[in-house]
Amino acid sequence: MVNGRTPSVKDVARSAGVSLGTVSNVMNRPEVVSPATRERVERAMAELGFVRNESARQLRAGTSRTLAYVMLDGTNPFFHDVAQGIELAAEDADLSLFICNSNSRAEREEVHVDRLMQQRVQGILITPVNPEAGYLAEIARRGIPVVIVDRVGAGGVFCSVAVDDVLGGRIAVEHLAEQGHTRVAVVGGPDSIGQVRERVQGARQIWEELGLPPDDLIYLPTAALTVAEGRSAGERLAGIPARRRPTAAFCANDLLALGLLQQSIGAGLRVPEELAIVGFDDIEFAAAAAVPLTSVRQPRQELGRAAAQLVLDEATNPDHEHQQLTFVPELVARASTVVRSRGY
Amino acid sequence: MVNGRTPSVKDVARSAGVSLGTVSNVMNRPEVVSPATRERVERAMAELGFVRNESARQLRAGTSRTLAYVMLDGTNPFFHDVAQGIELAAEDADLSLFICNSNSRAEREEVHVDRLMQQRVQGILITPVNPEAGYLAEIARRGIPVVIVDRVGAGGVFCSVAVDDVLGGRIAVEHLAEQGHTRVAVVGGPDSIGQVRERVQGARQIWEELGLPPDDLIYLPTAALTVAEGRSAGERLAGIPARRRPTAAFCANDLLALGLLQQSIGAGLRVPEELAIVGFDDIEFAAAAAVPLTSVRQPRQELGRAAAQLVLDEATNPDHEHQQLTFVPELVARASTVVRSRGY
DNA sequence: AACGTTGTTTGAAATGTTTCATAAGCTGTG
DNA sequence: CACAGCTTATGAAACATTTCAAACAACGTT
Repeated sequence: MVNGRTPSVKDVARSAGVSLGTVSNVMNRPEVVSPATRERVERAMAELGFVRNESARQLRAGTSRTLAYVMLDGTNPFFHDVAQGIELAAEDADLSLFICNSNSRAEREEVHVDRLMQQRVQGILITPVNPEAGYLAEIARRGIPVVIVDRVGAGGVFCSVAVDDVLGGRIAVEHLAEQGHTRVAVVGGPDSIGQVRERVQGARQIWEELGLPPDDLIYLPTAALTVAEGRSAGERLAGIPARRRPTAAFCANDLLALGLLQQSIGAGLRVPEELAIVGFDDIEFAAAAAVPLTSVRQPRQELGRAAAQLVLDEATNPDHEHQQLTFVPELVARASTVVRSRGY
Repeated sequence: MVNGRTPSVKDVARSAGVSLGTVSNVMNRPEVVSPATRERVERAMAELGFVRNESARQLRAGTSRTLAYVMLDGTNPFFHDVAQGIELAAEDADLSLFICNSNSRAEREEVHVDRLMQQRVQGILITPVNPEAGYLAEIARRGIPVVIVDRVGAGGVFCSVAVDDVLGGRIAVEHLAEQGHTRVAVVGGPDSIGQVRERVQGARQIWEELGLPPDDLIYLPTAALTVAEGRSAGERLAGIPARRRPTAAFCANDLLALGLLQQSIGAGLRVPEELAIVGFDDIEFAAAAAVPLTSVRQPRQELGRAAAQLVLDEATNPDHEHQQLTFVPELVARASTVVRSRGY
């Protein structure tokens, strides 16, 4: 430390008896400097406790070393798994990952994105509150790579990585139908969330194709995708007269399903005999529930990893083309829908 | 956009017909510039799509606008709740929060911290793999505010915020003893994790004070604090001959407890009648488990918030004094230990 | 002895802001 | 009209790096 100030390359140069440029070379192109001087410079750095100033580096070099992910809901483990996938890809590319959380608030999201642009991050991965928001396209047009995660971007101005949510809804309900259920509840909401709309839509589609009466697919709206809302849906479900009551429920995500599961068991229902439950996402806690939860699996880490690769391609490859990647979801059948637990 | 390059203050100044300094004033001291010119400058900014370059700002101003949290384990919701608390405090102080994840790997942690120092973040909050690691003290000595979260920092060179883990272990086991259990398993590990050591120590302490035979407190070591390890502990527990088998278990965290709970129920045990279970942390999923989990609550968000406040104080208050804040944990009794569910 | 080659080091310019001392315009006062 | 006192605007310096053309040194070839 040089009299309180944190030491700069200049201090290192003086202390090692070389020029500024040489110190820079030691950091960025060590192969061009002779072993002897390199040694000397490195010793000086260690001695002074030199820490390179990233702001100055970035300002001059014009390139940052960070990626950013703006996640939609920090309370949902699903997004952390996605983030983990991004982190792994970032680590491979020797970049840092800046994780922000919009908590489903559009204003907060915009504040975060704004700051990220000021930081000149290499690219922005985002699960937006509203993928149609014009300002996202605006950013992409400015030349900053943007990848939409878990939603399909509007108008092809950016890359996106998502799972086919309609298909997910289909296979969930098809599975329930196969188990012999003819009255099924669909639990999810609010409607403003695109994922919810599509999953519900998939459920309706297959229900119709199977020739089942539309009135026997009962939609139970929720105010959010949380465990608490799942419990509340359970109470409403219990309130339906036994004759009309569904024997199975498809929940728009696992948090809802876990809430519903808990409420039902607490109320003395046997799962799956009296109520079968399917969730969506297949978060880790799904398998760990007391009655392991059948769920529609999304390749969570894979989603993140793929998104990171797209953003990196866009950032570095001059003839990058925008892509809309769609992954295929997959049903993971567990005890919450299958009566005799086969080998689980 | 100015011929491909992203526009700078200089471009804005030219376009608005004012000097560099005036543009800067519009951004930083709007009150000193006349409404008319301010208007003109702002219009020019919007027109060109100007985005302030944070690197340059930081380089010149010498002060960054970000805080960082290096979390220990991204798969544990506990840390996300802590992060959420930090985020809220950061938002209040108009700072960004940079979240990193060491995944319990010391090398990765060091890489992250190194980068954060290069970024000149205002302060580093960290739940370290090893709180004794010399390099942390080294950083603090350099004048960068460091706050240890969920552990007590060594040697008083930094602030720390933690919960009294020994006390937590005590109240958990005391609760089990009160319920009449006289053979109790303590599930946790690895021993390298300080939190685990102290919780186990608390359990042993109170067991001895209650005058119960040491051999009836059975330690079941685990390789990690995960759901899977909890399940495996459950299998080992089941393998103990019935006469010697514990009737209750205290798990060093909720993930273990959830795994143990699931395994036990799956194996046909009734909880809490045949096996009572207490966890630690009181994560959200604890309450949502099929048999709601009794747990030792840590004030998770509060922990984060307090840590952020300490780091900010250290960063801004010249006569800051290091503090070791300790929060008191609290038992939340639920159905996994209490036979008749009183009002839950 | 002159020359080219190769490997190493240097010095100055450039990056986009903020800051601060100074200048320029006004307005009202003696 | 001169001058003080404001309010606003300006221009240059400073921040810590990287980059790159140019200088230098050492050495073997012709």
